[in-house]
Amino acid sequence: MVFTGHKTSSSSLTPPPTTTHFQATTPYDQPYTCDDDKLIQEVDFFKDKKHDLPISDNYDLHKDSTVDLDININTGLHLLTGNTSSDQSVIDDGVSPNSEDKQTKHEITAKAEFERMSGENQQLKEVLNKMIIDYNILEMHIATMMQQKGERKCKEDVNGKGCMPAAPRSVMDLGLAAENDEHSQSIDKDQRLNCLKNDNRDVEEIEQANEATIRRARVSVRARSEASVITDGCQWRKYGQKMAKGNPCPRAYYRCTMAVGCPVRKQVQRCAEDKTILTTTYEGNHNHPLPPAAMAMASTTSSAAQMLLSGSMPSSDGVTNSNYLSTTLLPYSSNMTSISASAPFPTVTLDLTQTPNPLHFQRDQLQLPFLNSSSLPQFFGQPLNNQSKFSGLQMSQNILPQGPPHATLADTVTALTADPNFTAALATAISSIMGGGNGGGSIGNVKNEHVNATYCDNNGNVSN
DNA sequence: CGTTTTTGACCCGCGC
DNA sequence: GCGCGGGTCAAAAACG
Repeated sequence: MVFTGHKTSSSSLTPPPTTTHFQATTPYDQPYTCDDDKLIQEVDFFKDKKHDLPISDNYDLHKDSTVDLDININTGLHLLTGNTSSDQSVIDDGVSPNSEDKQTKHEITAKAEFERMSGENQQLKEVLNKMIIDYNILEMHIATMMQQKGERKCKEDVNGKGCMPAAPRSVMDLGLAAENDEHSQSIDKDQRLNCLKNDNRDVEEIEQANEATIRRARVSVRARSEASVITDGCQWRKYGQKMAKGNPCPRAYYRCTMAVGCPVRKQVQRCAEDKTILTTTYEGNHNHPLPPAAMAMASTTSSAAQMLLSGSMPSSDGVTNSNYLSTTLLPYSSNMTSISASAPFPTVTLDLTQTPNPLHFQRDQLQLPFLNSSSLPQFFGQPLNNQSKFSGLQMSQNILPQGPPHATLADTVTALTADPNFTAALATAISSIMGGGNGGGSIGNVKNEHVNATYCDNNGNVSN
C-alpha cells in the first residue's frame, strides 16, 4: 500500500496544530468553575411571570443580607435560608422611616412571596426525589437483569467451556463506566467471582478475548465539517495516513495523547461521495479522566460501543443479539445510526449529517446528561451502507438537533443527548430491553453532578 | 530543542 | 504461497 507522499495532497486531512488548540480551550489541569456557574445560570426553574420579576438565578442569600424581595428572587435551592423579612425592614427603614403601614404591607408581601417560593421549592424537591427514586429503580432493574444473565450463563456453561462473563462484562470494562458506575462495577465483580468458582482459567482466557474485542469495538461518527478534523475535546497525535481503497481522500490515523498509554485511536476520512462529510471512527476507551469538552463525545461513543458489544459479544450466534437490540429499539429507529457486522470489528455509526430541523437549542442552555453504562443510551439504526447485516431502525428525525454552523462535534453530541425526545427514546428503549415496559423511569446519571434539569424541546422551549 | 507531522517500510489478516 | 489492503512503526522533516 502506498501513502500519499505529498504534503499538498494530504493537507486536506492535516489538522491544524490541534494540541495547542485543545490546550488553550480546555486546559486539562484547570478547574472548570465557569461551567459550574453556567450550570447554575441555566436553571430557570420558575421565572415569576405573575409579578414579572427578574430572576437572580445565581444569588446567594448567605452572602448578601440586603435582599429586596420585590426585585430579586432567588431561584436556587437556598430559598429557605435567608432572613428576608428582617433584611427587608432594614432596607425600608432607611428609605421611608415614617411609614409603618407601608413597611408592614411590605413585610406581609415579602412573607407571602417567601411562602410561595418555599412551596415551589418543596415541589421541586419532591420532583427531584421522584426522579432519584425512579433512577434507583431503573438501576436496580438493570443490576438484577445483569445478575440473572450472569448466573444463567454460568449454569449453561458449567458443563461446557466454563463461565462466560457475558455482555455485562464488556459493559463494565469501559473506562468511562469504570469511572462513573461503582454500583455496576460491584455487580460485575460479584458476577465474575461466581464465574471464577466454576472455571478460573477459562474465564481468564475468555476475558482476554473479550477485552481484545472491546478494544476493537468502534464507533463511527459522520458529521459535516469543512475542517480537516473535528474538535472533539481530546488531544490527538497523527501517526499515519494512507489512501484507502475506493476513496480518493486519504485516511488519517490519530491516537490520543492526553495520557501516556491511552489506547484510544481514531481514523478520520472524508466521504468519497460527499466531501463535506467527515467520518471519524473511534476505537478503544480512554484510560484517563476527560475534560468536559471531551466528555460528551467520549461518553457517547463509549456508550454506543458498550451496547454494541453487549449485543454482539462472541455468543453462539453473535448476530441474534444485535438483532434483538435492533428490534427492541425499532419504534425509535432512524437512519442516523447503523451497525456494521461485516466490518473487521463491530462498528456502530452515528450519522450527524442529516439534520432536517433548524437549530433549536441554545448552546449555553445545555448541559450534557452524561451518558455512561448506567444510562445505556443506545439506539441503533438503519444501515448507512450495505455492510450492515442489521436493518430496520428508524429514529424519528425530529430528535436530531442541529448544531450551529461552527459547532464542534462535541456540541452536536451534547445537543443530541440533551434533547428530551432523545432521552425519552432512550428511556423507552431501556424499558423495552428490560422487557418490563416499566416506563416512567428517569434517564440520566443522577450521580453525576453535571446533570442539569434544563432541556430544550424542538421549539427551543426550555423545560425542566 | 522538544514536539508533531510526514511518509516509506513493514506487519498482519484475508481471499484466491 | 502470493497479492492486496488495512493498520502501525519509526526515521526524517517540519514546526513553534
